[in-house]
Amino acid sequence: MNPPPLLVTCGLPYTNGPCHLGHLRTYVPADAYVRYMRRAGEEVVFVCGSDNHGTPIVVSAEEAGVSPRALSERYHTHFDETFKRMEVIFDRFGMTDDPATHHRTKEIVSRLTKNGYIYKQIVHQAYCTKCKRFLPDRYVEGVCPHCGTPARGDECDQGCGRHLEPGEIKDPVCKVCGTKAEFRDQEHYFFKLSEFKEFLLTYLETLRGTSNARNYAIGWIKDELHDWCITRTLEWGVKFPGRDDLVVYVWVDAPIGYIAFTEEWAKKAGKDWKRYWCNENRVTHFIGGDIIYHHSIFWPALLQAAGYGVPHAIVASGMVKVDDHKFSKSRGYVVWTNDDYLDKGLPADYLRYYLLAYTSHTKELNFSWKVFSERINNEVVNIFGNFVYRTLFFAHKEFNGVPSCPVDPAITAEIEKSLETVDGYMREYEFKGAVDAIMALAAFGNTYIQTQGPWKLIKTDREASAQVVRNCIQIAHAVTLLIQPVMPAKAQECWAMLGYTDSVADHPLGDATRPVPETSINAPSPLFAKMDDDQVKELDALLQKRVAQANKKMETIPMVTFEEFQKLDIRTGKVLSAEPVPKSNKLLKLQVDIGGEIRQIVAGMQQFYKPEELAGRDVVVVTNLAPAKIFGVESNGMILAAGDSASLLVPLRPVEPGSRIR
RNA sequence: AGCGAGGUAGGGUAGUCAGGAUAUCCCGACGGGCUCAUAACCCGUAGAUCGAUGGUUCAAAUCCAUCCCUCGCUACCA
Repeated sequence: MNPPPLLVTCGLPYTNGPCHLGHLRTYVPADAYVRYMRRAGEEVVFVCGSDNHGTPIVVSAEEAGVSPRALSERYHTHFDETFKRMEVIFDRFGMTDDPATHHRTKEIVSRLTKNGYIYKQIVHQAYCTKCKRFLPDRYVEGVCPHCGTPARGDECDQGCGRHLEPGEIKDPVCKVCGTKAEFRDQEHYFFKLSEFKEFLLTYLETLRGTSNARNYAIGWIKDELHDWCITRTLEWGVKFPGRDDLVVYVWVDAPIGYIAFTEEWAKKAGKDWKRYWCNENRVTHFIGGDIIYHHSIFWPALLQAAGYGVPHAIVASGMVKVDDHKFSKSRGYVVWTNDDYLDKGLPADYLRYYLLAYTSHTKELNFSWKVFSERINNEVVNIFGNFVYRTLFFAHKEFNGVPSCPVDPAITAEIEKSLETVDGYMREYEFKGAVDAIMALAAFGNTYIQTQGPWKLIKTDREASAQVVRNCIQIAHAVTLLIQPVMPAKAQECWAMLGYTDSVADHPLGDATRPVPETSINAPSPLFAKMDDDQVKELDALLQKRVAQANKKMETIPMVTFEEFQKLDIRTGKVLSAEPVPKSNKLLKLQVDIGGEIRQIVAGMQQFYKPEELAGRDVVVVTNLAPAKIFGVESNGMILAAGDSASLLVPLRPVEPGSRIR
């Protein structure tokens, strides 16, 4: 029996911002993989779509003054067009807000309910009376119920790292307006994820793809697995079946989008989508390393619970850094696909090559214009481009085409060896290894033509010279076929220069060893343009300018009104005692007299002051700062200090503790 | 804090599971040769306390222990 067909998906871009280099780190390798597997004879379907739901989109849409749907459509079109410009070609690029995803999500959730994996529970959910809405996930901040450190709505991000279910967080505050939120009882639905521990452990052992996806998930599951609340109180999203007031959590309908997009494609193509998703399958998810949890834990459990087939492979890419800085839109360390790259007239193929050849797929990629241009010029232009050009130039000049003689078996063997090497790497998702092997074949060609010197041979032995040229053309032909998944447009150009009139994409990789027909060859033109230093400087300057502007913007703190300033109660205080907070290396616990009242305040100044030198000092304290638990210790105020070394602000002349600062 | 992934010349890597002698290869830098070509290729040079410390061993990048740093989970996110 034939293996099931390959279905490849990419993590869904979220429709609240434009496409950047980080996205491409996942999409370009996925596209190259799909192109390669197709040419290796596999039946492959490649689907993706935009992720439209969730609170961040609602908030962004409000800010932009449009509906969430309109905002989603705007970015959806943007991604669709940008991917096409980058030659990332999906069979279907859908939207999770389209009917197919709504329909499939409801069907799956109903199945989960029917199969007994969903239960109802009342949760106390944070509600902002000012914004008049429930505050999901990242829109609420407060204190972790487990360890007492400040935490976000869905996760104790600074403390114990535990996932928090809605309603668990203590002392919630609305992140949008800063108002103290109140808890309101709300009925929610939970998915029994905890029941899938054993299943997942067995499943993950056989999961294919990159090891980071597997190891990360296994480590997580061995620890503990909580049930997941899969509903949110929101208008925008897929309605939970039978409840008009609840939508499903975006991480439910987003991956279900993969199925829905397959359905949409299948309907149009007259195929059966069930072949791809039910029973044995070869679903391969290309994702960014930041969403491994959802894809290798939550998603397989959900599919299993609903009676679908589970994913065959998860390929998780490493993150992107820019100029050795963490990727950050707000700090300016970002490369926008359109504005910074394509609109500057740079070929998509260069960036595709760079992304695939830079480093192993799972490792961090550090982008810089300098390295980018270096690698393009030295590898793509000088090694590959030059080899093809010098070969065809000479063939045209001296033989007016492909010389008529058989290809040397040693050359065919060398090509076969490359085919095998590349194939091994591609099937292990080692794209760098594959690209290196292709370039090694081009380098072999250069060495071969150099050592044989057909330009010398032709003076004494025309036949021998013809043989060398014949062999070189065969190598160029093989390299072109192999590089096509990486650089589709350039490969096609090169293909035409070799005298072909059809599409290189229609040729199986095995054709690499098939002799090139003895056609005439036109005068070749250089395939690639080098990136010159001025251009590189200009591109780099643009990036540096953006970083500088972002820094400036971050330094600019908005004005406050006098009334807002008046809200702060700043007083002098006298430190009565100080002691280190256990287990912390920076924190001191202080007892401060602020005039008739002793306050406990935690301050991060252990590395600057010894506890005994603080006792008895006059200090300046913000007394009406909201209380917080830091390392499990309650802190009721803030000691004011200046600069990185925490130089304490002190009254110049003696004052009574509790004197108001104005 | 925890859990994952990492740390090998300026950049990128191989080697680590199965310990073995001058630590691999590619790019870059420098010098020379050659020249059909947008130049490649050849020869040579410099550049690495293999994250740190301790241990096991005749022998450690590799095994063990402890620690440090970076990244992810953890605004903005693939």
